Amino acid sequence: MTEQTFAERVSRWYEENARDLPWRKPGTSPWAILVSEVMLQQTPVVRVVPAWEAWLARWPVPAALAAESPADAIRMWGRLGYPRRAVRLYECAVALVERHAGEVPERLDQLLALPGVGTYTARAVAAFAYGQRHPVVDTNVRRVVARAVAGEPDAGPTTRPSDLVATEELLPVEPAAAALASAAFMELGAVVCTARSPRCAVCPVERVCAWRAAGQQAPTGPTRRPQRYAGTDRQVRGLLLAVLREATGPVARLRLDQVWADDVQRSRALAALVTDGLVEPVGEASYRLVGDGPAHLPI
DNA sequence: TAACCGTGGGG
DNA sequence: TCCCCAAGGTT
Repeated sequence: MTEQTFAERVSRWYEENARDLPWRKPGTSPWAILVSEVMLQQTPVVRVVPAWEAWLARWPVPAALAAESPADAIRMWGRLGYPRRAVRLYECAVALVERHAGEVPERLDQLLALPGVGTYTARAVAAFAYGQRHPVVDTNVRRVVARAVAGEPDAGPTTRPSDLVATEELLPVEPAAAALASAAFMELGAVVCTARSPRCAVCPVERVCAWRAAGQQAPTGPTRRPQRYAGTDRQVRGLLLAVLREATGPVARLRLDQVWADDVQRSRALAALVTDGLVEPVGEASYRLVGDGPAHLPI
């Protein structure tokens, strides 16, 4: 009996222990999978689940979202964070209708050309929606590979081409098995090989883990630069957007002025929201979410 | 490339 | 309490 490969070990564990996440149900559409991947960018699974279900119930196909406005997308996004992703998803729906007959393309280069779709998301859709063989490298996979294969306590701060190569080398040849292995690597990193308190006692590759073998040296420090929030423009943007999200239609500038005392910073944040396509001025002294008005009349 | 882009929960 | 972290992308 030949020894199991790393991918086989993790895949077998995955088949027995995978979380029951709704977008993993057989028959989930490529669009639904794309939506899940965008929502999961920097937002924890538990908060994505209900938002994903509501989003797909309202917009089951790209054309349904494309027919509405960025404002609708921003409201539906709720408090998932980084609301630019909602606008990108709207733009994505428009692009799918205009360029791909309302479908999610299968080709990696076409996926990469979509708004808000980068190295990770494009490969995740190609693998999980279409069963293609691509390295799907997110923060979990980088950590798993860094530890189990390279013997390092943590991955580097950013995804590099070498990360894709290292992961690709672990994938089975057969595409469906490769896609399964990618999901399994991610799951292992999310549930067992976590950043702070890895649960090595229940790890399926504990006995072949290079990090374990090397004495499991502790992580040296934060993987990424510390992200402050309190007092930053990001906090002010969040406060402004929360007001606009709750409102229906335009909000007076005077009302927005009350969310933050510092005039300079508040104005800068509001201007940035306009630049980023989240907010637009209405008349002389009001603002609204982009497109937050009566639907366009047919020409 | 490093900084920027929200929000909330857990240790 | 505070800090870290979470299926990244864009500039």
